[in-house]
Amino acid sequence: MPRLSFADVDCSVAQAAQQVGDKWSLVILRDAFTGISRFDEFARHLGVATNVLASRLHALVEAGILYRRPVAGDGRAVDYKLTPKGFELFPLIVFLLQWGDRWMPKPQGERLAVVDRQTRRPVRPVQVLDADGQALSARDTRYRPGHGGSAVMQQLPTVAARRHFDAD
Amino acid sequence: MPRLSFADVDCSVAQAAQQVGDKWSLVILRDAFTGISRFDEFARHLGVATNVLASRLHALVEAGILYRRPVAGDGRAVDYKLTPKGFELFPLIVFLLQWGDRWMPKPQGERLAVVDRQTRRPVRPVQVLDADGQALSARDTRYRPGHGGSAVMQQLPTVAARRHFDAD
DNA sequence: AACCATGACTTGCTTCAAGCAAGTTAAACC
DNA sequence: GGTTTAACTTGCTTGAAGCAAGTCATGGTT
Repeated sequence: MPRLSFADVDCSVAQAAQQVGDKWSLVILRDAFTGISRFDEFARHLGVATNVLASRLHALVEAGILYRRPVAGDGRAVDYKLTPKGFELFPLIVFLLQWGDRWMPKPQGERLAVVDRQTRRPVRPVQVLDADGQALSARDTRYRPGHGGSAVMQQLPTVAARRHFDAD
Repeated sequence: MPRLSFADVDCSVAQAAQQVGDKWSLVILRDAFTGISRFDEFARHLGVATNVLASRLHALVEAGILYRRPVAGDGRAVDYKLTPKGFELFPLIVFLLQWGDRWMPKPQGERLAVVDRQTRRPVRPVQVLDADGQALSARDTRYRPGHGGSAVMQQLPTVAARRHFDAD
């Protein structure tokens, strides 16, 4: 639970960071994508304190990323599963996995690969693509206010004007 | 600075989350991608306390995501710029921007779009693609230990075995 | 040369969240 | 009906986030 809330800040990145930008939420989501859905499973697998886990799960439910549902047939058990909003965080988790493998490799090499369920072939690196499907780096893009872009975001320097990436 | 370190945990997602998985780091990176590189610029634009900013910048430099370089010609000024490792976080920032826009839209609509610098066309949504370039959802994939995958990760339930996404 | 301004921080203090251990409650199992 | 299991909560301690103010070297101005 962060002190200063970004909730009213008019920037999508900040708002997204507010909801998923913390260590525990990210690993909870990782586990959710591997099929873990029960309080105890999360607790054991993550080694997180149960009060912290409870507060994180509540926050994720509040944010509409997970939903909480009692398990039919067992009055005690509760499932925490991904909503559509949470489900669409898949690229985020895959990206972190790939980036972590690439830049913080362990001696034994790649630890876990995401593969196509049918073909068993690894997925491509998660990238930013242009309208034609060509990969773009940060150098190849600029930011532009959308329709109704706010004053706050328009204060951002435009990338093209500063050419900061080429200026090293 | 998190209490419990994930640094020795054998999971790329956890290790990546350790380095970029917090609110301030993410918005610092967002600003870095828009060309901001100076301590004061970050401080003013983010509204972050300077001691917190200093500790975050140091952590990002420690992690090899930013590098710190005195500005030639001004003995006071220092630039914090993206290293190659940090530069490759671009898809992460773009994804958060898109996901935030999609799931937490503001009345005035899309706030900031990432466009191809040449064509001015918006980039595609960041997705997970298979080897042929087809988009995959979490349902279409499974995780497989890479060469030398560790015991820890092999404890994860396999997605295929549990069919948790279809079991709702 | 003296003065103020700027840039990049650090220090001290307060508040709140993370983390640990233990306890609670209700349902299930035996 | 006693034990186990599942999902938490409570109390307490430690540490990080946040605010305000101060430091210190450089650079620009008169």
